[in-house]
Amino acid sequence: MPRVAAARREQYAAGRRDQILEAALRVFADKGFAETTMDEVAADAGLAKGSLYVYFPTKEDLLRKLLSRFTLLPELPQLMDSIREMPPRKGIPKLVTQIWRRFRERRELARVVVREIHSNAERARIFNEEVGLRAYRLLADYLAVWMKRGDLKRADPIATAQCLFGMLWFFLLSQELMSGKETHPLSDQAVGKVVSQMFLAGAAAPAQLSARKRGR
Amino acid sequence: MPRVAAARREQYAAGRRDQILEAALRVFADKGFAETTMDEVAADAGLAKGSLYVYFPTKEDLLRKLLSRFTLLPELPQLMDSIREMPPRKGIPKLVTQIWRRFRERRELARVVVREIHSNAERARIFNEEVGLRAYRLLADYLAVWMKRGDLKRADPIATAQCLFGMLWFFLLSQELMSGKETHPLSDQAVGKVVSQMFLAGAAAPAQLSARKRGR
Amino acid sequence: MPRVAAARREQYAAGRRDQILEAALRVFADKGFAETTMDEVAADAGLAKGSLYVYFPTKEDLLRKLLSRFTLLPELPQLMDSIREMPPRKGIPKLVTQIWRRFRERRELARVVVREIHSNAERARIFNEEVGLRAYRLLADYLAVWMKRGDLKRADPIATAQCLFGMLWFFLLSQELMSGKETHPLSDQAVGKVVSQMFLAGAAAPAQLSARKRGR
Amino acid sequence: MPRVAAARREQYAAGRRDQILEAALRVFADKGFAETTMDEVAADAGLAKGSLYVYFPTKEDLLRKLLSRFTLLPELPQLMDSIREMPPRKGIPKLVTQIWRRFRERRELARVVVREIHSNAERARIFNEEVGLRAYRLLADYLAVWMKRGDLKRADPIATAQCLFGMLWFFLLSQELMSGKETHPLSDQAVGKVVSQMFLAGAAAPAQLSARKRGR
DNA sequence: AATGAATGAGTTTTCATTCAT
DNA sequence: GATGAATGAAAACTCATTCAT
Repeated sequence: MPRVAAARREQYAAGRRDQILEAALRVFADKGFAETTMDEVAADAGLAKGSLYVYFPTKEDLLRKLLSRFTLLPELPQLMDSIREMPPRKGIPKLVTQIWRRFRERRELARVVVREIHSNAERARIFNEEVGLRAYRLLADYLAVWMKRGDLKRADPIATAQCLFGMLWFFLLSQELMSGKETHPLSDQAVGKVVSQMFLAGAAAPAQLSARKRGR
Repeated sequence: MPRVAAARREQYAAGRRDQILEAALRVFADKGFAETTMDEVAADAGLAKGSLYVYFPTKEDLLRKLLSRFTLLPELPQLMDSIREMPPRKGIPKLVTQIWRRFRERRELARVVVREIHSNAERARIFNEEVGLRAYRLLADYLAVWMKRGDLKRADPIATAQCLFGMLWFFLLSQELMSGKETHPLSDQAVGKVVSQMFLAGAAAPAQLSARKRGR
Repeated sequence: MPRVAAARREQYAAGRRDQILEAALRVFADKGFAETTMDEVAADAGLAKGSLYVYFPTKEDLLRKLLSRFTLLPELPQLMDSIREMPPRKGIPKLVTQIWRRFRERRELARVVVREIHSNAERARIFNEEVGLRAYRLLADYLAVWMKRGDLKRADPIATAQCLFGMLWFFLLSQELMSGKETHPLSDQAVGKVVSQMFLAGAAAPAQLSARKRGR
Repeated sequence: MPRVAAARREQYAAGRRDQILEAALRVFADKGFAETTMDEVAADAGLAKGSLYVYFPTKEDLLRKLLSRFTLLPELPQLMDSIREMPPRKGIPKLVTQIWRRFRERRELARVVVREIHSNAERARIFNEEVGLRAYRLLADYLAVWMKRGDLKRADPIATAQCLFGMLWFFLLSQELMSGKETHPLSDQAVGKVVSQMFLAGAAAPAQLSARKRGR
């Protein structure tokens, strides 16, 4: 077999896989995994039902691939790089704003994640390790640096990072996925501000505060 | 029909309902609602499948009753009463410790809630209004009081409350429901401390800080 | 649970199982296992498709149970007992006649057996051990006795038994299952006679022949 | 079109057809016709699935061609010729040995034949007439000659022939296709001997026996 | 009230066949 | 001719719900 043809074929197959995964994301987000039939996925993807099975051996496999392919924050590494040299007082608000924007854009995926991850212990474990832990570590590395430099209180950096993600995740759940917008709407600015303030003032070293005070 | 007999019968029926709901909670937490069969619920409850239908007309109804019967924080009102007169510096750590203990005790219910709430937009809305909003308001009332008294920064009290719940909820998810205990274990004290500190320092009015400083 | 009720229920279930197995035998014999749908089995049994799955977990299991439940010669042990004391010259013709009658009565089962046994190595092994070998041994025991007594030539009794079954099985295949009746019909008497003669004269000890001769 | 090119093309196509038929024989023998997919045939043949359909319009057609192309005993006519002039006492053991060798060599085909022939009444009829009956007649002709010459008992020559094929066929089934080799193994010599003896002594004219006796 | 056998609509999965390249 | 992606009809299997006992 000529290598070129094989490569082209693989490229084509990858496109198909994406097409199916995107359709699956839409319909799973809408109705939930168990409540969605393969017919519906196929219809949304514009393919015949049988074609799904050419690319994914089972429905469960389709979900698994979906959860591992679409990451909630694929650009987190770059984001962290871009604020690496900023002190938290400037970096955290920027980070919070960016993460919040991405979370909102991907609320459909978030809906699938929040639902499916907890229906199966194995799925939850994989997600925690492959997605969660990585994100915590990226942020924790940044925090650890600024803890050393004295801009942040010394504390468990992973746990501190989880506080930040926790607040943002919770606002995503309540505002975007649970009709919180109707009962207590918050603008993007408001979310960014409340989270940044809560995190920053909390993590800021008292030394700095007094320093500023003294500086008056 | 003698009233006594009717009352006894109702008591008996209530017992049966509980028996079934508890079984449902166990198996739904383990495998998820859609992946669990009524046979499994019946087996766990020690009843015949048909008996479930004597007490709950449909499987969906069983879930609904489950979600409304078992509340994640039924004792929140009393909890708030007990700290009403404590300033945040003392009240918040106590509150955090208590909520965290309840969350952990009810992680099975949490697993069901987190999953099922998002599989249906209507359910999510109802949950947000009947459970979420009530909890936020209870805490927000407390926060508003102490904002007025100058112990806390003035800010949206609902959003501020959501920050606290957000952190606790996220630690519940990651530590208890997603094998976070294996990848980055945190003791109950550690969770309580990191959340209280983050919240308190973040929400504390600068005035108080300076006041305390001045007072020295 | 009262033991009586459980026993009665088991009896009832056994009846259902038989009902389904008999239907399966009919339709499998007619169209072959792979070509038959569970709908057809259900229709023939007068039950709903789902009911089949109450009693047999898979289609393959239904076939397996069918092959091991319906034996081609369940009465072979009694048959062998009934001729135990007859010398082969009298016993073999009787045996041949009886086996042939049973074979013909059960040609539907034979058709299923002959088809399905060879489509799967595991099935074939099980059948050989559970059905074939047992039958060979029963006949071989009888033959071994009369070999010792000098009425039959000394030879491998199992192989000798297989010769007898081989001839009868082949006549069953060709006469009953392959329209041999149209191309070269043989009466039951003719089959019995040719097989008995072939077997007897072949297995008869030369000593006996000469003895008979001498006796003239 | 030049005749040469057409001939070359046909030769090429014939090669392809063989390639596919041989692959089909292997996989059908292994898993049975219905349980085998065209993908598996293609993979075994080293071709793409679509290519099979260039040469065989349907899967069923592939089976038909397979059954008619590969005969179990294509060399039976020559074999009969070679023993024509031998008396049964010499000819039958030679014939038995030769048939047994061929049967064993083609046990894969036998496995397919034995299974597929019985899954359809029409197929069974055709096979009986085109393969079975021809074989019986070839042997029966030989037997009839030696019956006339007094070396064999007078009897239905077709039925007598079927006895011989029956025994050999049955040993093929049990030894080669049903793991009989594990439960009661027989050497080629043993099979040849037991079948020849059974047939010969059984078919030998008593007159000859007494003649031989007398002759001593 | 309690049971569990029976049901059948609904779902996943398979795979022979087609056809554009 | 050769390919293999796409198809969709058909089949196995599931399970919430019903109902006679």
